[in-house]
Amino acid sequence: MQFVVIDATYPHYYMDNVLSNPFPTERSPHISLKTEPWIHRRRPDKLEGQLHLICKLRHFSKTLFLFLGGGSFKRRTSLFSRGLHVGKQFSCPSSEDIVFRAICVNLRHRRWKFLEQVSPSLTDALVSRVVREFQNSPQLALEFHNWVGEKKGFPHSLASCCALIHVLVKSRRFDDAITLLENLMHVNGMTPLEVLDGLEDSYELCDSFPAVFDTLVRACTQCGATEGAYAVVKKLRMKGRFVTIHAWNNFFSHLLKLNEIGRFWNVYNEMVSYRYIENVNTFNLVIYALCKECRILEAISAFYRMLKSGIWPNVVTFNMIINGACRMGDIELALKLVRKMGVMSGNSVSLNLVTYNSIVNGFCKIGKFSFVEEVCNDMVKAGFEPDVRTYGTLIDGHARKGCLEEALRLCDEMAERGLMPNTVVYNSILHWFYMEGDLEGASSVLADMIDKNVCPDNVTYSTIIEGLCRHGYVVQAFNFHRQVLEMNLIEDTFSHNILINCLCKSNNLAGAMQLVGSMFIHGLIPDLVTYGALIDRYCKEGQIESAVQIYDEMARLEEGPNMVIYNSILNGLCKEMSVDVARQMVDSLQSMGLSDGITYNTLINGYCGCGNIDEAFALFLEMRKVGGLVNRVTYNTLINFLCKFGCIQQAKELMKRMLLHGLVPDVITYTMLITCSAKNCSPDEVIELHDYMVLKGVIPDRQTYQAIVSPLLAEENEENRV
DNA sequence: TTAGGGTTAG
Repeated sequence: MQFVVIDATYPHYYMDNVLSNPFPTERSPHISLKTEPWIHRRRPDKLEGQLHLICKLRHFSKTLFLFLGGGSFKRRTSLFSRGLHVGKQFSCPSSEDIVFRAICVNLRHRRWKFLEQVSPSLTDALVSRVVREFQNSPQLALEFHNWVGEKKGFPHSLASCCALIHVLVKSRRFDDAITLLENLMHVNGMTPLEVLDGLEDSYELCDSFPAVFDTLVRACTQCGATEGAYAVVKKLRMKGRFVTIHAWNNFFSHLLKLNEIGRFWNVYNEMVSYRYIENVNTFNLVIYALCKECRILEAISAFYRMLKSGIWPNVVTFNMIINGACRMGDIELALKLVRKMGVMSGNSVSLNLVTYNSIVNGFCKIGKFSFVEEVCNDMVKAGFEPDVRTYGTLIDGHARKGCLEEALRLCDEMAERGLMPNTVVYNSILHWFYMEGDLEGASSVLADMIDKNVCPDNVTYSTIIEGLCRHGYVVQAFNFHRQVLEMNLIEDTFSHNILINCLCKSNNLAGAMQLVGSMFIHGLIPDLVTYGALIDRYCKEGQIESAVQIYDEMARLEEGPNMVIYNSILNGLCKEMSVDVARQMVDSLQSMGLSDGITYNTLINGYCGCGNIDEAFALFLEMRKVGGLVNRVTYNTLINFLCKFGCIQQAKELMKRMLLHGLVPDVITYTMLITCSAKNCSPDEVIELHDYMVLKGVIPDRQTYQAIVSPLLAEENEENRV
């Protein structure tokens, strides 16, 4: 049985407490209502004035004395006691208690004017206590905390912030809690572990939930504190506390966004070793990681493992695999998954806009625009209107194919539909204008972007820098880069990498190394692309030792080499006439499952370079046996070699085999064969070769055609006329 | 938690 226990020394507090909050709170469970009509009638009218007085005097002990000695006190005590049982013991409240209670009463009614008066007496402990008191009114707790910090310039302590974070998390106001946590780390300069200590110190007192630690991990990943997030997880584990699977998922997702896939697998295996139960998000992230690594079949295996674990897939699961397949160019697989989505999910999942956009992107990237149209029609029929992303994909697809006019028409169309082109759309158009060599067009795109208040981003800057370098405006590119760098607008490595590559291409390795230094100065860590460009140049210069030095430096910074770097080194070995060493390297790479089409092509090129045609063709056969490795570059390398040695018949035969394998020769094949046949064959044979290739769908190289074929055709026409 | 744009190798 509960009683209304009124501390006789503070009738005003209990009166107000009961009146404004008739239900007992967790913090004051000993107070409950028994005789409310009586209390209502007995509420003294002048209590607010008395409290006002207390605050004004500030000297609480004296005030307390005066108050206790007040003439009406004894009478009231006797009146109060009539309807009450008295609790077992009373303790004399401290001056802090008085202020605390006064704040609570007035805060509940948002009497900020009163709180202004009490503010000089605020202490860290008091603020934390008030925040905890209002755990069931998180909005008030937050308003009070903000008021303390903003209006009064009272510096928040870690303890009061943590108290509020606990309150916010308990009421599921995660975004507010994250904002506070981010402020602690960014504004107050605290480390995630210091914040963790603060949260742990107040955990029991605030009767908090483990979700508070998950929120800290989320705050860390959200503000880019990757190491901090991991340190929090580790420290909690050491102390026997655990973050939930949600926090792990958040950390995994963060790693994948950073493209740190190697680390993702390490941390994932660590989590599995702790015997966490994975949920659908965890499986989705595993599938996402596999797709990022182009391990689509393993992603599908993970999907079945997920079903076996009794976890049901959702549309995100499918979209990740479908998009992965599309990005790899395996549109057939993507479409198969789309068709089987229903069966594979027990008819619980159907396509959404993301699925359609992925398929549209897949078809755009392989240039199949008739299918793109079909997909878009299906999409609208299914009730999904194209969004900015759909248009962005279509615009980039058409521009990539060389149809900038169509891309610009689509820009107009999307604007007419009320969808404004964003930075991504502008960047794409800008990039393809530069690729087409239309620098004026690129400038007008930039002018339009500024005119329409579309904010440029790091992609815009690197596109401009690359565009300028590509067309020989290297000085302008460097000047522009310097300007944006001085304005602290550069946040990623792209623009530095582009300039480093530009310097490497012009064999200015000293300049490239200087730029690497500039990266460090600006807080940018050189990445695999940076090292790749340097290693490639050193290899091409025959300075294998310097390349190895860079490689070691890269390994020291814990960056594992990728296929680009392996292939650059391989190319360096081939150029150094160390083809045997190169072959050994390929064997080692193969044994580690690390070889791709470019590895083989590089080695074939190496064999051709040293005249070892037998080995080159043996490798070609090996590639065909493995399957999926032979491409246009393989044929072009071999055709180039045959042409150099005047073996035009064999070169033509190889071109025909290329066609038989479904590979259409490109401008390089055309140029090599026409140039070689012009030297070794009759004019009729050259024209015949040209006609044959054009009939087979080869697009002739304009310069070669004008220089060789066109004059021969003119001659032939002349002869016919004679 | 998933979809569009920019950098390195043959």
